[in-house]
This record gives sequence, structure tokens and C-alpha cells, in this order.
Amino acid sequence: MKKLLLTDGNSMLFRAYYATAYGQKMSTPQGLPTNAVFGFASMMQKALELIQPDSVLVAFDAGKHTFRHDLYPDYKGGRKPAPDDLVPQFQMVRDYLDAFHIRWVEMTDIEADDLIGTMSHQADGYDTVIFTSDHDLLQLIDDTTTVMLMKKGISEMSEMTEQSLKEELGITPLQITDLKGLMGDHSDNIPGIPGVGEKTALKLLDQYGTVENVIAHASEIKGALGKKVEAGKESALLSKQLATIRTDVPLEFGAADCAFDPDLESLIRFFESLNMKTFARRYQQMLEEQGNTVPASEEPVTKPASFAQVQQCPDNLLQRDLAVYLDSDRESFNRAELRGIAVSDGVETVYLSLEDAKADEALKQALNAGKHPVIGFDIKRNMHLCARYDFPIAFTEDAMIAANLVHSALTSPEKIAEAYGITTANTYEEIYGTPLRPKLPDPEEALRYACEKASGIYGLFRTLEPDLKNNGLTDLYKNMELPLTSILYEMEKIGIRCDENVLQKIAAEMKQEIDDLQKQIFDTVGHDFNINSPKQLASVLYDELGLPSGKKRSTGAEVLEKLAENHPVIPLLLAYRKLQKIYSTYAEGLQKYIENDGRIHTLYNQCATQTGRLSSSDPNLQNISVRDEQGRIIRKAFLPEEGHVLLSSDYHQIELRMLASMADEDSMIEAFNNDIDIHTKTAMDVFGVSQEEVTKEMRRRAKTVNFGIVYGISDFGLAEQLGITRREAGDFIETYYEKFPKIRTYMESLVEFCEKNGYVLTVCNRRREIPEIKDRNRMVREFGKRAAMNAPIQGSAADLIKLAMIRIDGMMKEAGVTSKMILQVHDELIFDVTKEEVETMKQLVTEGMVTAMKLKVPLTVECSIGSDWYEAK
DNA sequence: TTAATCACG
DNA sequence: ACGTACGTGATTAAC
Repeated sequence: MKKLLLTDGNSMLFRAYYATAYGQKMSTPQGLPTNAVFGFASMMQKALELIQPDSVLVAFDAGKHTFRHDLYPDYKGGRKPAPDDLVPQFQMVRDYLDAFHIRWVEMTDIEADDLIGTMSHQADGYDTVIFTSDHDLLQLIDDTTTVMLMKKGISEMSEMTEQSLKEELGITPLQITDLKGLMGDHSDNIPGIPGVGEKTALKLLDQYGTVENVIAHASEIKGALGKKVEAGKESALLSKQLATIRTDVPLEFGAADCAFDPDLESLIRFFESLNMKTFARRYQQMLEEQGNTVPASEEPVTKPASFAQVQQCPDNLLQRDLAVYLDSDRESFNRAELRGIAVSDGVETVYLSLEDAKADEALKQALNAGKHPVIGFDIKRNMHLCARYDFPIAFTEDAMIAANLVHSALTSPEKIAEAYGITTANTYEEIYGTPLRPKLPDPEEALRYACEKASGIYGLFRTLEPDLKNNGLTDLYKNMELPLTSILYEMEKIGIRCDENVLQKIAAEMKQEIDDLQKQIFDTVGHDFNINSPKQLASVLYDELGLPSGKKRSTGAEVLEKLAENHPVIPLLLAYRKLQKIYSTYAEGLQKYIENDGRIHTLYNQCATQTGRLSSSDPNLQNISVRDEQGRIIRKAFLPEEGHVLLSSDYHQIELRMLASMADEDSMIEAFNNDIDIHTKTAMDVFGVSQEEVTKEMRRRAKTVNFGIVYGISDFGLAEQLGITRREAGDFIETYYEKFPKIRTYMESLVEFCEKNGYVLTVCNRRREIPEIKDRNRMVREFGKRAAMNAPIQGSAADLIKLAMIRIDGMMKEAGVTSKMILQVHDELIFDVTKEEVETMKQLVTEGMVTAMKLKVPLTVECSIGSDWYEAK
């Protein structure tokens, strides 16, 4: 059967707009914004590839007064007008469809939904697929009609059929109108029955089937709900009518008239006129692959002539700012092989084999003269490669870090490439295969890839430079992140000594215990099963043992702890889980990372977080067990160099201190100034008792509240954490805010600032963008608020320790010590220290950390020394 | 590849 | 009416 693709142009355009609103600013040569058209075109292309339709129709809303407004004048009331920079794109997107030869339709005072409804109704002989994010359209589902529901952008989609609808909501497509009738629709301002939400509506439908039948049986419904239904009858019937999509609009054409016959040439011209080079290039390539002989466009987008392999770098390049791409495999930094190097000045790009590059003295000189910027992408990795292959390059800029500072959401090379539309003709995998299925690369493709990368890095950095400057990020970039890169490079290179034998011994003992526990669990339950499988475990707990479950049948530790009393197997399971985790991740898992030098070289990622913290991976050395003794012994495997000791120094309550200082909360500052235990102080205030009267439990609760504040507290979250009611938690929070009023006003100011600007800042002006704060979904918005409260605190603490690292690094160089900084764990620094330098280092490190930043509260650190990481704590 | 779980700050 | 604490990375099972 033929396939028909239907989609709602307005809704898709809006979605595209908001999905791209925070990305790179795109515009036509005349300066008109094009981001929404870009997003729209990406979505459309993905839809076309996915569906492979024979016919396509895009429907647009037109006119302000539809038949629904006759029924209900407030229909779609309260909507904000389209943003200014979206308005010109309404026409542009129609031009795009015209250029592509995709049929679109709009009819005065008819909504897109009704056009789609009618077309899908009429399209006999077609399998219809409706692309939408609008749940209303689910009512159109039938044997030959499916709905592809977009979640975020187009990346997440679910294909909805009669069956999946039944599974997810327990209703038929036609009942969607009843659902909306009962619960209403906030976005269209459809009232429904006030006080009835999705859950209640589904329950009613399950029982009565339709709105009409619910109303007919209103008298049977007990309690408040019955009253609500009684009062909301008419509204429900009206709402159902409003939600019902028409299938009888007088359309003058059919599916066959919408045959999809793309005109790539005119589409390419369209993209070129809008300055959308990536798309133009992509379709150009598609066209060429189809074997169509087309005259080359006036300005060829790919410039094969400028991508050349040379034996010596041309002189003119040596006089300019250069971007460098190191051609290597994707192994970890201490294993990767360096094959060659591509350098680009943004116009011309050349590739040199490693051998040629090493022989090119002029090039080496240019890359180390410090005369012109040398731009890289992830220069820390590049520094490792350069050092191992004895090919020095003095990088001065890192486009990856710059991109992450400008857009905090860009936490990986892939995201950066996507956000900035950086593409290569082939993906790396297409050329080199995967680690499992390596491929002999085609030399020309490999050359082109490396050159495209170098040229892409150059362009990326040039676009980012003004953004760094305009957002006041230059100082952070130049004086914090770049110096830190070099320090992290050294730390990665040195690594930390790790004794495989210790791990093996722990692993062996643990294995014993795990096997015992496993046996006991099987005996208790009565049969064998895979305890590591949450699915099987849930089935055992909730089906076989009949334990009471919440809605989710979770097998997480928190839930199991609550069930501990109900069955003797629960404590066994918890113990098993704990050991299994420590065994597989640490005792066994870490061994794989010990290199031939007997050391583990973790990777510090400088732009993996949205808050400015570092992250550690391969392996993650920032989450080595410490909280319980069973796991803590893993730390006995981490050792200093022979004859040295480990020095660990950590900040005391850094985030709370940072908060007190930033919020300028006097009584909290005073407490820190007088070195009073902050959790006890909080307990005194919240519970209204004297210091002597604070019990352990009170202090524990106060501590939890303090943590909660830093996380962007909610009464629900606190209640969950403390095992108290929501009300009690709410009272705690209220009392807390009364005692620390500036904390409240500070938090409120953060949320307000974020709502206005879409981002928040740390003390060092690090930005975190939080688009969620403007989301139309309340839950997402609430998350945005919490993030807005947390990011400045967590981020400023991250700024602080980064400054401390830079300072300490400087002090160590100045003092000429041989000790080394080797690990960072967010509020803690670990050093490998020679015995003679212990006192010097203790003092130096403490001073460096304490004076790294001037706050309104003192900074305190705790130092400890040990012959392994277990002792140094 | 994704979800669930759990280790850390 | 809704379902929530913030920020990470590794392992496992099961698709």
C-alpha cells in the first residue's frame, strides 16, 4: 500500500523554533533569523527518511475564528503571540516546502488538525502516518492510520497504534475526545471538568466509556468527584466537542494530488539563498549520489582543491592563525595512535603525514612560536598525543572548551558538532569502521575527513570568540579553564599507583561472600534466578512473595529498605547488591585500567558537566567507595610512589559556605565566622532549641534540610528524604526561611533572574543555560527552578577549587617541590608527596585552598596523610 | 542502545 | 492535577 505523510506545519514550526532557540544564531544574508526553518527542515528530512512516503501534505492553521470559537469564544484564549524572530519564518517555511515540491494547505478559519483529519479520512488506499506532537490527533488512529508522536524535537518518537494507545492509556482512539472532554486541554484553553486531571479522567472512562455516559451516571459517583462532575457536565460536553477533529472539511484534492516528487535542485537553491550551507551541501551530495548530472553550483561548497596532502606546509599558512586536527584513532589518550596532522587557516587546509610533519621544521616552528593562535579541539588529548609522538605543539586555544563555556548544555564533542552544524562528508565510522569491525580506510576519504575537521575547528572557534567576549567569558576561558587544562594534562599523565594484588585479594574475598549470599537468597525464595536483573527480581518480590508495591514495582535500595521488615530476603538482597556493585565496578572493574606502569590514568573531562565541575572517566576515580567500610577498603589499593605518602585535603562544607556568602545571610555567615557546626546551628534555629538540646536526630534532620536547600528544595523531596509528611517538611522549610531570610530572597532572585534571562551565573561568571525554566510543562519548569538554585552554588564551588588548583600548581612550581597533584574529587585534592615535603606541602596546599577566593566566610580545609588512599582520609 | 541501579560530591 | 530533591559515570540485563 502507498504511504501518506501528514503533518501540522504550525506546530512543527513552533517546536523547531524552541528546539533551536538556544543554539547557534542563524540568519539569512539579509539578517533574517532562520533557526526555526532549519529545525523544521531537519525534522522534515528525518520524517521523510523514516516514513519514505509516496505522498506528503503539510497543513497550516489559518484565520483566527474557527467553528470552535463559535462554540466557545475563549477557545485557545490566553495564547501569547508568536515571538518576533519567528514571524518572518512563517513565510520562509512555506517557501521551503514550495522549493522542495511538498504540497501544503491552509484554509481560512480551518485548523490544521481538521485538514489532517479530513485528509486521513479520505485517503483510501493509503497507509497514513501523522507526524505530530499533539495528543489530540491520536483520535484519528485506525487500521490504516498511525500517529508518530514526537517527544523532544524529533529524536524521541513513539509510534502510536490502536494497540499501543490501549496499552498506554487504556482507551480507544475515539475516546481521546472523551478524555479531553473530562480533563480539558491547557494549551488550547479547553476547560474540561475543573478539578479533573488525566488520572481521574482515565478512571472515569475506564468505568463509563464516554463523557455522555459519565454524566448519565453522575449521581452514582461518590464524594467530591461526583459534585465536580455534576457541576462540570456542560463544560465536559462542550470540551468534547471542541476536542473532536473534523473529517468533513471541503478539501478539493486527494492524497494522490500530494504525490511526493522532490525537486532537489530548487531546494538547494533555496538553502543557498538562506545561507544554510550544511543543508545545501547535504542535498547536493544526495543529488550527486542519485547520479543526476547537474551543473555545479556557482560557488561549490566543498573545495577539494583546498584539501590537499602535502609534504611540507605551504609558507602562506605559516603566517596565520591556525587550527590543528590531529589524525588519530579513537583509543584512550595514552594508547591512541597519531597518524598525521591537518592544519587550516580557515581558507586553505593541508594534511601532512606524521613523518612529513616531523620533518617540517618551519611548521614545527610556527606551531610553537606563540606568534599566532594555535587552535585545537580538546587540546588536552592533543597534548598527550603530541608528547608521546614527540611532536610538540603549543596550543593556545581550545574550541571545545570555548563552546562549552558559551553553551553549558554542549557537554560532548557530538553535541557541539550538532549544535554548530559541523559535518563531515563521511562519519569516522564510515571510514575507519568500529573497534569491533575495523576497516581499511580509503586514503582520500581519510584525508578529506581530517581536513574537514581542521577547517571545522577553525570556523567553530572564530564563531565562538565573539560569544566568549560578549558574555564576559574571556577571563574564565583564558585565566581559569586554559591554565587548568595543562594541570589536568599533567595529572592524567602521572596517574595514580594502584596495586592489582590488593584488588584481586579484595575481589576474591568478596566473591566468596557474594556466592554465599546468593545461595541464601535462592534458599529463602525457593528457586534460582538472576538477582542482577531488576525485572526478574521484581517478579520474585512482588508476584511470588506478594510484597506490597507502589505504582512502579521498583527494586531500588530505597524502596527495599522500606520493605525490610516484610520479608527476611530483603536484607540479604541489599547486602548482595552492595557487594556485587563494589565487586564488579571496583574490585574487578578497576583492574582493567591498571597500565603497564602499574598506574591508573583517569581522564578528566573539562566540559562534561553543566555546572562547571570536572568529571572523571575511564575509570571514574571520583566515585571510589568511601561511605561504608566494605567499599572503603578499595582505597587500600591506591598508593603513593615508593617511599612517598598521599596527602588529601578537602574543603569543609564548601557549598554551604558558598551559599552563605553569595546570599549574604548574616546569621549563617556569623556561624561560619565563629566556626560553629552549621548543622547544629541550623537545628537550633529550625527546632528552636539551645545548643545543648540539639539531639543527634535533630542535627541529622537539619543536615538533610541544608542539603535540600542546596539542591533547590521541595517539600516533597525533603519529606521523602526524612520519611516525614509533606506538611511537616513544608513547615521545616518555612521555619528555615524565616530564620535565614536572605537565603529565601537569594533563591527567589536566582529563579527570577533565570526566568528573565534563561541562564544563571556563578561567582566567576560561568553560565548555565536553563531553557527548561520556560518550558510549557510545569514539571519541567519546576526542574528548571531547582537547577537555577543549585547551579550557582555547585558551579561557584567548582570555580573555587579550580582556582585553588591553579594557585597550588603555581606555588608548587615556585617552591620547586617534587610532589605532585594527582587527583581532584570536587571538594578534595590528592597529592603524591615525598616524605621530606610533607610539612611544606601541607602548609602550601592549605594556604592555596583557603586563599583561592575571598568570600564573606572563612574557608577551612582538612588535611590528612596516609600510606594509601584508605589511610589518607 | 536504553533503563535501572548505585558509587561519589 | 501533577510527580519532584542537584551534579556525574560504570555495570548489568534485555531490547
